[in-house]
Amino acid sequence: MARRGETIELAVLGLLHEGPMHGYELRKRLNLMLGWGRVLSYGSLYPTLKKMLRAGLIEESAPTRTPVSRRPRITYQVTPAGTLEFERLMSEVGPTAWEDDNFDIRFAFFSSTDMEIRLRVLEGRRTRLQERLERVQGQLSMTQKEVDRYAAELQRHGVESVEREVKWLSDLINAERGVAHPGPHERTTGEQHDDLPEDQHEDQHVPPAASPEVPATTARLAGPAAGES
Amino acid sequence: MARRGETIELAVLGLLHEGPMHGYELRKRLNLMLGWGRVLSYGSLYPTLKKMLRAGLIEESAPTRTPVSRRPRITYQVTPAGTLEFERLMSEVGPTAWEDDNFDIRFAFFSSTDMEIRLRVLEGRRTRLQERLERVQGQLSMTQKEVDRYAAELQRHGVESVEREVKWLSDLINAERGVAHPGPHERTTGEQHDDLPEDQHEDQHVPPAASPEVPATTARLAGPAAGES
DNA sequence: GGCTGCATGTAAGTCGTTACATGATTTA
DNA sequence: TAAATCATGTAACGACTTACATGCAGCC
Repeated sequence: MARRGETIELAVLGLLHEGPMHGYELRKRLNLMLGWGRVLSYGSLYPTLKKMLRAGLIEESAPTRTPVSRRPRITYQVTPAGTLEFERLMSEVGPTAWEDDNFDIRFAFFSSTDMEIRLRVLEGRRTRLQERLERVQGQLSMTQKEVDRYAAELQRHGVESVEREVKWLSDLINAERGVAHPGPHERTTGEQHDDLPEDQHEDQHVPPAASPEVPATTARLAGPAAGES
Repeated sequence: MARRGETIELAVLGLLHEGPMHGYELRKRLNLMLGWGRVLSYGSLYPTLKKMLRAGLIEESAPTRTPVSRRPRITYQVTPAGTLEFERLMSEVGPTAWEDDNFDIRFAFFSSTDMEIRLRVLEGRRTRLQERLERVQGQLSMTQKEVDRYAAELQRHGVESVEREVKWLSDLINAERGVAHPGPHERTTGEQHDDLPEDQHEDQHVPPAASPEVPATTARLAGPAAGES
């Protein structure tokens, strides 16, 4: 149960919550969303859509009357059952949630869960990465002798990347907790001050600007936990 | 031809060039080598070994007389044909060489090729990553409106990671070219000066120390292109 | 009148993992 | 003597990808 492959399902459900979409568009959005490496193929997406249709998680919506009648395309939307399933998947806090392949898509839809879940997933992933680091560094110190220059450089770069990822997660965790920064200033919550008078037309998503001492990620995602539906 | 799956084959051939090994050990070394995410399973390794044995790329070596007779374990070593195949694979400069899954293992054995190949692979990979960046950033600027905070942060982090990777590759390319640094000093090749009188017992691998202005990667891998067999 | 982009699908194949099965050897 | 680690394998399955097949629509 729930090994992988629910990844696509989750992604589809999440994307369809932003409005009805057809397969082709879904694929484009998906590739953009987690396009780092993998590019989802039609041979993978369409069967999944069929499966989800049969399972009653999604349904065909009225044949979207775009101005001119384009080629008949099948537009899908989520059913109540689909919404339920989405929420169930997003509430998972076990290892599946922070596995390499699952984490990204989960994170992308983080706005749909509450802070508690988010924290657990973020911390779970961080712990996982730290375990990896320790394991590799442990073995590294043992065999450190006869390593090739390039192999060593690859190793070093790998460690550095994971360390950076851990840092990123830590910043996110702090941001979730509302910890602006651990500095002396004691800024508990983000009150927006009106320098940087950027456009504030409809900013559901744009977090309030923060002072420059605050770590970048915190500055971007902090604020009074807005974003819940 | 040569899609993937030659990845394991290449890795095995490369590792066995450091001396005979049995499956179990091979797996450990492999997991350590490219253990960032994937952990190679036995169900994958052993059949590959059998296949390579049948293909004549490797052969069982004399049952390694370790002091006490352990459980009978099959130790493999490369055949001349295997060496040839290894060299052929390492000489590939096409896309297969810089694909996500292949690049790492290729890089780990870079010492076995000459600079020309290394440069082509490094540049190929860099170009590939830059294409990805451009594509994503292009699409990003188009749809930049209605993006969720978390989705946006994921995007940002992804871009940053890839940019960092590109930087890493650029440093490596410069190091290959013998470019110490683009500064005013005009240090063409690395002559080692005798401050830092560390142990120099058998340093096939340890590059000479360089001045602190030199980018880290360059400092680590530069030097008079030693390492070829 | 052909090419490119939109749009949907299917069949076959690849690559690898999980889970299972087995057994020796060292260590607590 | 039980557990962990070493060591080798196989069968079944999973999750994709590739390659193929089809067809409309707009542009040059």
